[in-house]
Amino acid sequence: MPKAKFETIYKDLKEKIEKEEYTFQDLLPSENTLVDIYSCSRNTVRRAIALLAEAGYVQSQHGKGVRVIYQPTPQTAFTIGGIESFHESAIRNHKIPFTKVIQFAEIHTDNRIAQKTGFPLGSEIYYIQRVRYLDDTPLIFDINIFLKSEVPGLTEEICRHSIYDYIENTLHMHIVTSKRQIKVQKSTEIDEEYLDLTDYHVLAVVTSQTYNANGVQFEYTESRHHPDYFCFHDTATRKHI
Amino acid sequence: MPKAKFETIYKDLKEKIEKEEYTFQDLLPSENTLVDIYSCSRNTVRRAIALLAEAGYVQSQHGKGVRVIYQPTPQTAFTIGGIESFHESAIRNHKIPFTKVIQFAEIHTDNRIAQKTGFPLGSEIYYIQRVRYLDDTPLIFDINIFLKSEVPGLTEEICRHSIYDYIENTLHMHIVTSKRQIKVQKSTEIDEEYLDLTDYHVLAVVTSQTYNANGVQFEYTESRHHPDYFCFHDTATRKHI
DNA sequence: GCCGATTTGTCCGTATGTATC
DNA sequence: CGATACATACGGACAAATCGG
Repeated sequence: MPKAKFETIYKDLKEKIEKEEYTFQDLLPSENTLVDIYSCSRNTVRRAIALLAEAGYVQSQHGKGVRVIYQPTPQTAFTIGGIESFHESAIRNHKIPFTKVIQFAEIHTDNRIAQKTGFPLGSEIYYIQRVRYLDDTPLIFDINIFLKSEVPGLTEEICRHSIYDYIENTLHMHIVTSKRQIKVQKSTEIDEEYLDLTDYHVLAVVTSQTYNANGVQFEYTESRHHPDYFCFHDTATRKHI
Repeated sequence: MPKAKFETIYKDLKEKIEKEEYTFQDLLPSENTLVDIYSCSRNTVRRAIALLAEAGYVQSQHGKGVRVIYQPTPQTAFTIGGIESFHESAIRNHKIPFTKVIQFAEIHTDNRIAQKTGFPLGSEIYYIQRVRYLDDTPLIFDINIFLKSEVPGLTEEICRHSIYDYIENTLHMHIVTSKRQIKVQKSTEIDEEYLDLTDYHVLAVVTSQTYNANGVQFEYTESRHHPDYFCFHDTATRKHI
């Protein structure tokens, strides 16, 4: 729910672009015109435009205007991008998600896990393994490690549904920053057991470290994706600094 | 070269964080203190902080301060992220780049290419295939397609070095936005011929569509990465809109 | 639990610079 | 050249979160 004015304007313009009210290669109304439309200051309009640019919807051109560079994508594969839970992605892609919990353990970090996750040695953690299905096809083998001190009260039942939903709506913790890495790795026995990899023997592996609003890293996750259904997308802007 | 004040402040703070003058989990000086340090307005400080947050260096906390969440990474693999040319990445990773041009052709888009690239049917294009080496190891098979109208005068010689360098420093074109997609694909014969894939039969494929300052898509690129040396990283921030 | 100081978040109005047409 | 458009920067106001006394 946007309450800030600039978020409302962002959302409104974004919808207009998606509905092709402003279409590809059009110029948006000038900033001063938008000031009149939304009765706000130019700064506020500019914040909204900055968000649109970051999301790859528009591009500002000095002296000319703000050009729309959004083109509707042919919703095919299951795409990821941004910080999004599996459930959220599934809904956005119009698919039915299902989660099977393979392991749910409460343990302490040993040397290997501390190294890998960046959590202090000996921290209390939840160690979770899950298989994610979309329309009955196993897509992802997920390994989630949560700091128990930051995410208390996690249960196997919650893991069957959405952990992010629990974190945000029950614990009221704000997820802010996520650092991600994408690699290609050879499959392990456990990958082969749960994902139907056929003649592939590799996976796309997304590891992420997520920080909450207190700047504490509370999560380390390794998402091991079936190569056929892995599609990551993002929009980058060139910084001249 | 930063000339804008907020870019200078950004760069300065970034360097201080990288040199661990401000270290992980520290709070930066308050915005009002930074206003005094850099003798500028609070808005300007806040823009610099916004850039740092976007780059995953800091995270603001309402009522508390701005927390440093940067941790030095062990420069191991060849990492990509942001909009960066192969040459720039190589230098950042302290490696020696080498490029072999396999094909350099001036053709028109046919149906298949028009579909794939998003260029109009019949456009004049440069079609380029290159193999990228790092310290004598072939890492990437690159297919670049450039709109001739936007990138005139491209030669095989330029392709052996840096096309981006030519675009930005000779043509003075500004690269702004890039939309990327990462997938895993089975290798083709030509991949096997030029990359030493051993027992892998897949690659990490990064396709990107790049727009210049006029909002015109001038490039379509398919970078086919050897799985062992592929590492993509980024920092995402959760939007609550 | 309240209050006040500090800190970040949002928003406004204005001035000036610079690119495009 | 002037009009229009975006870019940068300043200063001020108030809101909201945090923390210490």
